[in-house]
Amino acid sequence: MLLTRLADVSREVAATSARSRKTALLAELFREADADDVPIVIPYLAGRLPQGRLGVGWKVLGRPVEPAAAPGLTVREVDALLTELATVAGPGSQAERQRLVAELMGAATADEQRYLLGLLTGEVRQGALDAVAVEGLAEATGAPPADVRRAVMLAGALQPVAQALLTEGPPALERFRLTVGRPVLPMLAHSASSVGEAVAKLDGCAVEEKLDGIRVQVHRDGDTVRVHTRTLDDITDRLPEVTAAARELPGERFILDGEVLSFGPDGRPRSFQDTAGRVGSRVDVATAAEAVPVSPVFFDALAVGDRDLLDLPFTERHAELARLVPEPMRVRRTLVTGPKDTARAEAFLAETLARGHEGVVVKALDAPYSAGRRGASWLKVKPVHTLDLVVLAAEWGHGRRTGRLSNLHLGARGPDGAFIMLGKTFKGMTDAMLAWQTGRLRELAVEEHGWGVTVRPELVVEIAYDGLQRSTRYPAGVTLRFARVVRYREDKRAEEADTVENLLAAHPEVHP
DNA sequence: TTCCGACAGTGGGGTCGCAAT
DNA sequence: ATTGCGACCCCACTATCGGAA
Repeated sequence: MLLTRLADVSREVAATSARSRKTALLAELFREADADDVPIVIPYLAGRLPQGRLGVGWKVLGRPVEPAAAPGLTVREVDALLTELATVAGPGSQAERQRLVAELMGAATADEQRYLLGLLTGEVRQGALDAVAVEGLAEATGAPPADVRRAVMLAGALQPVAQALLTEGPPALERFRLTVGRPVLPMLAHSASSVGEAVAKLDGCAVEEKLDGIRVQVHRDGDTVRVHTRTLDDITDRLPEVTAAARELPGERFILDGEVLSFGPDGRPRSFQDTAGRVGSRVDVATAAEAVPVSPVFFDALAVGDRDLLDLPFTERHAELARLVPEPMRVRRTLVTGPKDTARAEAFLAETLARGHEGVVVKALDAPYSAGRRGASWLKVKPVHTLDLVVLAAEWGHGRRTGRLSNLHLGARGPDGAFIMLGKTFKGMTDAMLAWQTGRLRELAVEEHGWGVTVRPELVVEIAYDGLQRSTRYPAGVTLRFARVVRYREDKRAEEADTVENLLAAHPEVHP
């Protein structure tokens, strides 16, 4: 199959807003693909590369290459070149990557170059990724969409399911069952603004600690233990403590879901930054483990022995978990029967925060494990802080925000009245706010740059954030975690904005 | 007809590892 | 030794479509 065909379809998919039409376009192409092209075409149309990330970013891709006059590249040729690109390493590799990218781009037409650029940067912007590809696959093969979706969750990836379906038809879906040793996409949680709201929605729930670490799925089959992240990367080798802990448990075969984090000598959790740094260390794991030891804390069981627990209610899965995993290696929890029990749930949240944790997750007791979904039956509740900050600059947006000033640079008042930048945010704005702030910030602009504008520090904006963290990037030595816009405060003057001093006082546990 | 669940998009900061300087 | 880049952790929020109620 020719690359130009994919580029055309991608453009058409991007041009239509109807999801049903996107699905139909993908389905049509899936039907056309040869068996040999399927392993390439499927991920491409879902906006990803079969090789994963290739170590090329904007630095390499930014250099313009004269496009070919006529399309001729096949998807298999592209794939072969990208496979080569993925294996380049060692001294001189950057130049070699540059050369390979130039070779590829030089063989592509302008349209194909645009499409390749999207694939290589992971920004195809066609309004269709895995979920729409799954629908398209179902439509192309006549398999029930729900069955295809489930198979993808259990396989942890679209590609093997697509391959089996397109070559063997719907009966092939039978093969994709929960298997110890093969990671499945984890269930995710929605947010709720308060424990009361969460408890009212679920009616009969467990309230569990939300630990601020790295999500892990641990598979044990006899002596073999594998540890996977939320995106199913294998991090077993970085976490010897987790392997050891899994081997200690009184079960030969299981799949557990949990969080890995580090506790300090005082028994309190270390900051997310410390835990993440440890988990990210690959080279000298022994030294890293000595400085920052980690522990797994589990909250769900997906399989025990030969039993697949996914469709059981949480109550029953938890009973299995409790049989297998002793108390300190399980998250703390309390049971709540309904809205009248809210006070107890709130008390549990307060205790959890006092112990230094992030918040709680409220989980419906009757809900199955919805692998790969952001199920409505798990609701996380975290305390939210707010500040009134001053907009110092704004950056031009991309994609659907092109032409709008989007990413705001935020400052607090310093001791001498000057404004000190604390970070940026692009989150929380409606389209109306984007339009309004673009006009208002242009009025306040003192300097235009390629990336955006710097403005007179006059506009006050209320910002919500989850906490402070250390920063080497910003002058106060701290930055806001997950900052988002709540509303503009035109009733406030910049001189009334919050100060760095007050911010630091509000988070005494963070040392800049 | 209205409501709501699921998706895609828009990027944020930190940290690590690697290659280049 | 230091710097720049890319990958991959953590993540919030809005707009939109289309099926459910």
